[in-house]
Amino acid sequence: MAEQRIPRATAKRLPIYYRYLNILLDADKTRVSSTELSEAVKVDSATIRRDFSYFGALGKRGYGYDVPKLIEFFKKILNQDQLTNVALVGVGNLGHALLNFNFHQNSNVRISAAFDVNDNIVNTVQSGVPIYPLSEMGKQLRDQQIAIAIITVPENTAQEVTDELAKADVRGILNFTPRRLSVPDTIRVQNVDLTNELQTLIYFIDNYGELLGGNEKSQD
Amino acid sequence: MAEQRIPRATAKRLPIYYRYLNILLDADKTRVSSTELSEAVKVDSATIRRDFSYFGALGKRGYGYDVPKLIEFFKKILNQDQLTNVALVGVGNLGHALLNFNFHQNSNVRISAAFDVNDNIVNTVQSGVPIYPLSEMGKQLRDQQIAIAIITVPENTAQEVTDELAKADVRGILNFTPRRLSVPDTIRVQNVDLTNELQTLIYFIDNYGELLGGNEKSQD
DNA sequence: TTGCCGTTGTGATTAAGCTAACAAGGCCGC
DNA sequence: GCGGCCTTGTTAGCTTAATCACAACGGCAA
Repeated sequence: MAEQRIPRATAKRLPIYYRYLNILLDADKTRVSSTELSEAVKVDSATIRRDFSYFGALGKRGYGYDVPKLIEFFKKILNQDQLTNVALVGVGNLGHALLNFNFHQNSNVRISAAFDVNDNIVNTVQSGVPIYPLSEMGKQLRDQQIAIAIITVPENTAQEVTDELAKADVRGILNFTPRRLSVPDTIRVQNVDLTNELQTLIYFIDNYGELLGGNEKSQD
Repeated sequence: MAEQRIPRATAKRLPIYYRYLNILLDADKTRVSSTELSEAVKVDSATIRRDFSYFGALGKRGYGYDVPKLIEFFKKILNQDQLTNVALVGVGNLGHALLNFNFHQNSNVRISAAFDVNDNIVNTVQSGVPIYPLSEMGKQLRDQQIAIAIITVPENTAQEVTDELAKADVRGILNFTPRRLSVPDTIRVQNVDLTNELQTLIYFIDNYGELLGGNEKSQD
C-alpha cells in the first residue's frame, strides 16, 4: 500500500466505476461484488479489485463492496463533491452540441463560458452559457478561475488558441481538433479525435476480424 | 518481420500518421524523417520507426521516408481507397452535430443513413442524410450493406439498439453513450465517453500535477 | 461458538508497449 | 568512385498493465 501513485490505466477507469455505482445506488442496491461490477463495466474482476485496492481495503471479504461507501470515496477522489467550471472555445457545429450536452447529469461539471469569433453569437447567451469574443478569453478565464478548456475550433487555429490558453494558465485541454497540440508541461491534453476513432474502428474490423476472441475485454 | 499481427497500439496510431502525411503532401514535402514526424504527432521517433517497420522496410537509411509512397501504402492499409458508409442511430443533439461533422474532409467515410424515433424528422433529409424510422433500421442496414454504426441515443436505449444492430450484422459500433455495451464477439465497440474524458482530465490535473515530466509524451 | 462459504486483496506470472542505443546501410558531396 | 554522414531498422532492457490463482478473512447459518 503505502501511498503510491495510482496507475494511469486505473485512473481512466475510475469515472466508469463511479458512474455505474451511482446507477446501482439509484436502484437501491447497497452492496456489489467485483464480479458483478465486472459484467456491467466490462473490466476484468481482478483488475477491478486491484484498482480499488490502490485506495486501501475498501471491501469486505465474503461480502463485497458497500455501494454508498464507495461512492462517497470516489466522489472525493474524482473531485465530484465540488462543481468544476470549464470553458468552451469554438462555438461551431460541434461546440454547439457540447453546450447542449448535459455534462451535469452524470458529473459535477458544467460549461460556464464559451468563446468564439463569430459576431452573430458573441455577447449572446447560448443554451444558458454566455459567449464571449475570443479576444476576451484570457481575461475571462483568469477572472472566472477556469482551469479547463474544451476546444472545438477549426484545425488551423487550434495551436494558436492553445497558446492563448497556456498564457491564461489553463491546466487541462480537451482537444476535439485533429491537431496534436504543443503545450508546456503544466498542461495536460486529452484528445478526442472523431475521425480517428472511426478510422481505427474500420481498421480493426478489416484486419482483426473475428479473431482476438471475446471482445467483452478490451473495448476502446 | 514475417507477417505478424500489428499491435493494437500501433493500429491506433496509423490514422494519426496518415493524416499528417497528407498535410505534408499538401505542403509539397515529399520526404520526411521519423524525427520530424515525431514532433508533429507527439509520438516518440523510435516508436514511429517501429510502427512503420511492422509493414516492412518503408524508409531509406540516411534519407527518411518518401511521403507519397507512405500515403499510398497507408491508404490501402486503412481502407481509405474506398468509401466507407456508416449509419447514425439517434439524431438528437449530438447526433445532429455528427451529421454536420465533415468526416469526409479528412477521411473516406460518410454517414449515409440515420435513424431516429422522432416523427418530426423521420423521413426527412438532414444535412444531406436521409432519416429513417428506427423500425426500418435492420432492413436499411442490410440493404445498404452498412457495417458500421454510430450510436448517439439516450443511455437507457443503448443496449436495446445495440441488440438490433447485432441482428443486422453490423461489425463495428462507435458508442457515444456512457453505457458499456454487451455485444457478440463479431462486433467491435469503440467507446467515446465525453463525460469520462472530462472527469479523467480533472483527475489527472488534480492528482498528477506537474510531475510526470514533459507531456509531449503520453497524451490521451 | 463453530465451521463453511464467498469474496477480497495480493504475490507471481505473463503480456504488451515504450525507449535507448547502435550497427547496417543508403545518400550525397567531392 | 569514395568516404563521411544521416537515418533507418532492430535488439535489448525496462516499464506498465492485465490476469491467474489462492491464502486470508469476514459474514452468516446452525
